[in-house]
Amino acid sequence: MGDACHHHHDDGPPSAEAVSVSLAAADARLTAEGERMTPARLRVLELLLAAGEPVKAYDLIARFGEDGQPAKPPTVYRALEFLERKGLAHRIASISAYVACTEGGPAHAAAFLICDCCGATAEVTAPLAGALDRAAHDAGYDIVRTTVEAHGRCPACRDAAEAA
Amino acid sequence: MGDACHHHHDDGPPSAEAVSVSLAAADARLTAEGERMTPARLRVLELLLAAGEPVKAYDLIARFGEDGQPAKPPTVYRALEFLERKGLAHRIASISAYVACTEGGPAHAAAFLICDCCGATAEVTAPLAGALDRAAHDAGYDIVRTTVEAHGRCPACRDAAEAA
DNA sequence: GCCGAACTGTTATGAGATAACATCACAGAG
DNA sequence: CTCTGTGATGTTATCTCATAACAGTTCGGC
Ligand SMILES: [Zn+2]
Ligand SMILES: [Zn+2]
Ligand SMILES: [Zn+2]
Ligand SMILES: [Zn+2]
Repeated sequence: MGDACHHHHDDGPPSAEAVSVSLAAADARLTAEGERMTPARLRVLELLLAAGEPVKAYDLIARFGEDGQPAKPPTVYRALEFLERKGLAHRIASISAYVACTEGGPAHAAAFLICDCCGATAEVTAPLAGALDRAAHDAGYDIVRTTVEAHGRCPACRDAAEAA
Repeated sequence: MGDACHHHHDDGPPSAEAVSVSLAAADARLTAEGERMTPARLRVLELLLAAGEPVKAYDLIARFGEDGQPAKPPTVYRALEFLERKGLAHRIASISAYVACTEGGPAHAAAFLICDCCGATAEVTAPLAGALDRAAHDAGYDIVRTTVEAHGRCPACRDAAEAA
């Protein structure tokens, strides 16, 4: 996923158990809300959780079938739309990728720190909601949703670059 | 460009003279800096300035030739890359569109307020660099560039909605 | 004039996303 | 229990967005 250096000093993708737990929790929560957590939706969420980092839609499509059979694009895009609507996943527009939400809870404003070197991302809770809302109010805009994505280098890649 | 209502209560695209003036200023500035403001780059900037709102790349491609002849995609994408690098234009990732910079000056962090109804956008000068940089620093990230895009309704569309 | 770097032209293709329509599952009404 | 409407899926095709690759050109510096 990186372009300059391609370290994969992952904090490690989550363990299978951790994925199961998150998946079950999401399933329980949304089912309780009267939503239908269908197999396709669960599968896409499972793939996102297991990746632990942003994933391209067509990678999800390729990995969808347990047996290696790809899904049809609309299957995955529909699931992503649902997950995003429910706050379980986010689209990262600047890299056209999708990531499981690490904050849980219902739909919310999110901001991302993205390493251009290794692809690692960190979701941070809207650090600029205040400033942005103020700017929007001054301009007379009503804001519904925000895209906040900061690109740069994660700590590991920064250290690796300094060492060189 | 809107999807719900498609008002085009433009603040009016800039007058031809205003476009010429901006274009000449950009030309003079970059030429003074030793950059090559070639016909293709000037033409794309002219189209962006004349639009006065975000434009899709393939719309630029279609409008490129004075006589209605479209350009080849790389021609326009290369010009856009140059203009963005020089701070004369911005890519708005959440809508895959490009817009002339309204702040002038060299490359800079920008933030946008985007009306989902009519497509109007306002570029606001990052009052957010502070908050975001702080969050990034806390997480150990070095930030190089940011994407900040707020979606909602412009004043005109909000008023129109309230009247209904 | 020669050279290298930057820019352009052109062809082709890769990557991302959605339209359209038929079909299916399911909960609530009658 | 069956009808019925809404939401979810399956499937095909297509559309939009963006770039790879390579040949040819321009232009300033030597
Ligand atoms: Zn989140
Ligand atoms: Zn990194
Ligand atoms: Zn700007
Ligand atoms: Zn509007």
